[in-house]
Amino acid sequence: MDELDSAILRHLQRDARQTNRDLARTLGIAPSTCLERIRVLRARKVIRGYHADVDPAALNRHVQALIHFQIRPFSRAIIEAFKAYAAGLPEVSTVYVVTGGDDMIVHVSTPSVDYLHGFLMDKFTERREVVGFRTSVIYQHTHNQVLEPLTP
Amino acid sequence: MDELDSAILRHLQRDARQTNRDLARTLGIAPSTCLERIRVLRARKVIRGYHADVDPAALNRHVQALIHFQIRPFSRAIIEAFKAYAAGLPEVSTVYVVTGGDDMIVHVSTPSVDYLHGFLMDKFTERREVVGFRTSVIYQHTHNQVLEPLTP
DNA sequence: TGATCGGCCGAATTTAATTCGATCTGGATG
DNA sequence: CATCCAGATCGAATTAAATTCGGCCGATCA
Repeated sequence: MDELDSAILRHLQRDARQTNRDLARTLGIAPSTCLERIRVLRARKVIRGYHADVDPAALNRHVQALIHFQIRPFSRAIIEAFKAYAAGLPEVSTVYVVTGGDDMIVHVSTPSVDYLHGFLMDKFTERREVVGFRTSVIYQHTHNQVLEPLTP
Repeated sequence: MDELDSAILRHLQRDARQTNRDLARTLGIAPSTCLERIRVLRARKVIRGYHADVDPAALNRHVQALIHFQIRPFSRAIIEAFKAYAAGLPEVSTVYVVTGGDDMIVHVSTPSVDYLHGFLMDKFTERREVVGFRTSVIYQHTHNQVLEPLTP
């Protein structure tokens, strides 16, 4: 992980579909060198994949929310099961298992507020391990696509 | 946005670097047709970009957390300013502006718990608009890379 | 100093992206 | 019901990129 690797990661986080030639030219190295570096980064699982970023609105997901769950009893099996259940719902994009007042925070995106309400009622209120949840509707969210290495 | 567009989005969300030829063959269409569909999806901003997914641990980000902020006074200008400030910090990957008990939720990733503590003390406690914040350390998080269109 | 190794380079080859004219399809219209 | 039209699709030809691989360079160590 030298400066060249960092630069490659920086550029591929920003635009994963630029050609290897362009990237190599930007970095001032040969295309074959660049290709080999990327191959190693993938083999080492530093690069986990390449994903298209799709506008949620185009997928009829106009309302997003964070749902804060309290789960009881708090055991590994229960947490794992609930996490798997939530992650399998098509409305759910991210599941966080966390410390603090809540046990799990789930990011969902739905067509409308009505849909969100029905979704929460149908999918979560009946589950025994859910002793409570709170909904935070998301007004805005900004995502930092490019993460730099941090120095300790 | 017919079924073919949805299929293209599904495949590009999963793997944005498969070749156009492979994608076309998977979908049973000509490469030129597939290319044109993708061109239109990009022009319509349905596809917003392509990003490499990099392992945070490889960037020395071993500890992640969600920070829940309460901001006062609660005005557009204050919220916007704080959002811009938070989003500009390299440790921050996502900023959510939300309804509910908290005003903003910020996803951060840092090298260690010590770093996280110092970061929070240095970057947030001194800001006047921050009247309080709570930290939820993230034990696990699963991300659903492929979002399907929802029917209302 | 000389040997060795790992990484880098660049030319050659293979493969893919892109372009564009021809063809097809489905819907509107007389 | 036949015709027309517009938009989408196709496939061959061209352009450009990915990939391979043998050789070179520079750092390291005996």
